[in-house]
Amino acid sequence: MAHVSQQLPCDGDGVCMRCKVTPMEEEKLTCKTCVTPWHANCLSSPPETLASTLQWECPDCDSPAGDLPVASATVSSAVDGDLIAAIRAIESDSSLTEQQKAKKRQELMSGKAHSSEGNCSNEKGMKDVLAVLGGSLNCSFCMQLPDRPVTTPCGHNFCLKCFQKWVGQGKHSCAKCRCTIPPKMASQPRINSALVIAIRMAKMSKSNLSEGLPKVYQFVHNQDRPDKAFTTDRAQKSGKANAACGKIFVTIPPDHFGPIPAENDPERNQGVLVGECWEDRLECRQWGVHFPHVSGIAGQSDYGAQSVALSGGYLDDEDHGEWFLYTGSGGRDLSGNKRTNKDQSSDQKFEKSNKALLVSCKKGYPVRVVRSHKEKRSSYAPEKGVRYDGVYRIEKCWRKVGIQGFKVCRYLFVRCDNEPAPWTSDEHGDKPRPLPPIPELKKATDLSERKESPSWDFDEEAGCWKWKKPPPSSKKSVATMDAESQKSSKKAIRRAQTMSVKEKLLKEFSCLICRKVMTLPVTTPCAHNFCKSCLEGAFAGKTFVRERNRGGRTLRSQKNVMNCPSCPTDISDFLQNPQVNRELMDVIESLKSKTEEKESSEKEEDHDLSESTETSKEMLTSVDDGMKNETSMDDGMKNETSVDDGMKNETSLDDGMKNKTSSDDGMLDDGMKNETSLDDGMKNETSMDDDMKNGTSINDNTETKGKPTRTSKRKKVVEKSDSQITERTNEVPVEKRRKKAAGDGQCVGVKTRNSRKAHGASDGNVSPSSPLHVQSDENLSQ
DNA sequence: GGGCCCGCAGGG
DNA sequence: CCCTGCGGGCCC
Repeated sequence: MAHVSQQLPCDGDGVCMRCKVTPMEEEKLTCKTCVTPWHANCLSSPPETLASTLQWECPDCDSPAGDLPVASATVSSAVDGDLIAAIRAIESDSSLTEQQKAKKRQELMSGKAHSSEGNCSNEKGMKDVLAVLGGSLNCSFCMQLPDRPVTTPCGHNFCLKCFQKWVGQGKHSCAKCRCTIPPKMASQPRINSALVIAIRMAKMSKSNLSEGLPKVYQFVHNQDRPDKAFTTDRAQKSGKANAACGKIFVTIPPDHFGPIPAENDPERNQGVLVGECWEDRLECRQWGVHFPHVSGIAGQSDYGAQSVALSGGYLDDEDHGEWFLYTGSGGRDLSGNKRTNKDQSSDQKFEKSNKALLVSCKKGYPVRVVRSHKEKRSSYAPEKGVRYDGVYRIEKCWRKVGIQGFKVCRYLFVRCDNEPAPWTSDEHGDKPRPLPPIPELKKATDLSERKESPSWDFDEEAGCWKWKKPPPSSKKSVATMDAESQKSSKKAIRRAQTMSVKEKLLKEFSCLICRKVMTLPVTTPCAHNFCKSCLEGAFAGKTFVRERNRGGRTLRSQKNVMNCPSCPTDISDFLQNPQVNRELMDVIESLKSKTEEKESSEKEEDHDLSESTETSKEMLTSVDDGMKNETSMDDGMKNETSVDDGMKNETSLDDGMKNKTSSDDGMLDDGMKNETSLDDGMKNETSMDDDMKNGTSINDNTETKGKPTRTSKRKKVVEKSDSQITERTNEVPVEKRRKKAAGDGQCVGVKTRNSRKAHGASDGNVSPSSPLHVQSDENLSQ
């Protein structure tokens, strides 16, 4: 794409990219929006007055569609402009090591530069963190700490929304350095979750010093989970494909509404926290978050729906994080022994599960939401597994003609949880927000909204969401465990949880290759963080292109595919010139040094980490708190505190904190600030894609030969021993199971109790070579 | 990556 | 009892 205007800013070294000279300070103009310096003499229409200089917007930002959220603080932009120059000076000082540079940058940021921004606390360490965060990490568009941070391959961090808006205006270069943004990153930006946590930690250290457990610790990883056992021999043969459910670890009935509180979590006493992840739906089920195994909706038509899963099963779904549009179930032809089928072939109606959702809408019940990695079109979906994202309310239900041409039930879900969503760097939960505009409502039929006051609502006084009316009384009983299995699952869980919180924290900032805290972190376009050296090492010796010769003839060289060490994305382009995410690096350095400080002072006092004192005001106190919480599970008192602390957190934040947050809450933005234009733009784009896809695949008619008969069968329950349960937790060998599995493999063909017509035959050709599939440990780096 | 199977759990 | 279902493993 040729630049029509030939207007170019200064590059990273301050050299004008147009005339190639380094302009004097007074010849430089800093864009109020993207903070990029420009050479005034090379502008086709430079500002005429001094006042307009202060408010100057560069040609890139000053586009007709330019409705970027612009910070009101132009002064601080100017300050940052100087800062950037100073930082560049440090960067270009070759006499310094990277560590020294980081330190210098920190000093710079915590020094005079920010004294104009009101008085932060005088406590030195904290100031460092904040200065680093507030200074270098700010999103260049809105000048705030990035909410839902995304990272460009050139190592610059922005809010997802600001980034999308920028891209939506047709910009394909980084707003900070003008490096090209790869198309995939532009169309499918991914949240940089390490940064989410970094920002939250730093905010926590500022506003929440003496309060309890920061929410940051709620990120529990898969490997912390105990494994489940299979209940049937058949299930064992095919791994989890046909597994029976494992134990339910929480003591809620299957028709429990709302979050799962600590009192129903006898194992950990912390309840299910937002951001918890599981390997798959079965595991998610074990923690009571979403019970159905396959179905996306958990609910009863005359009672309400308790939870939904967003897994990309329906094309009409639209995910905006704090709100989303969900599609009902049904209208599909599941004959032929299918469990799912992407093709819609009849209209959906408000019955069964769809009606259950309708009830939850009318009553204003909280509905738990899990997102699955299978939802590929959403920026908010987890990368792998299933994640609990908190509770939402269904504000409206209607029907519309779906993408596939048949009527679908539609639901507007809006988040209403007391804990922050996993993708936001906000450290507090939701506030009531205005409903987003839904263009498709114009064509909606059967619209229903809530008439009565909602059962689950925001309590202004308490500053949190709570039951305003008693939750519907359960019609079901709690799954109970016998004493023996309770004991064993407890054991398994405890073992899984002995990882200290500090380890967990470090893990958040750890390189996905060396597993140590990153040095020189780089962020791939697919949002994975590595040490620069590790990443480069992983591809050492590989060339970007493959030369091909055949019989003396030189063929066209081929590009080598280089997959991200953490996911299948081809990152060969990124690897050509991976840029250190300096902003993230600064944060890590800062957190690290504080951890070390704290540690050494701790050693002098007391070695027992579980006996932390509550007095220290440093953020590392909270590390200890967390650790206590996690490791001393069997103390009598333990963590009723965690809930209280959580609450305290919320309220104190509300009190203490700023008005900024209320004005830039996601949805307010959508509703008030024309953010919709972008959203709609994006929406249209994707739905157009869908239309196109649809056009080519819709008549993929599946033959519906005979009526499929699926006779239900008695299940065979096999007692599983405890050893079997523990076996899979980690390093334990698996040879025993192989044997058993192999034995089962033989009778596969015989076992067809279903009178499935077309499929009996295929059962026979199960390959004898592979009857045993042994579950691999999820956690080894792939 | 797509298609095909099919155990299982829950609703009605 | 029958039907449904935003899974998961395997084969190609």
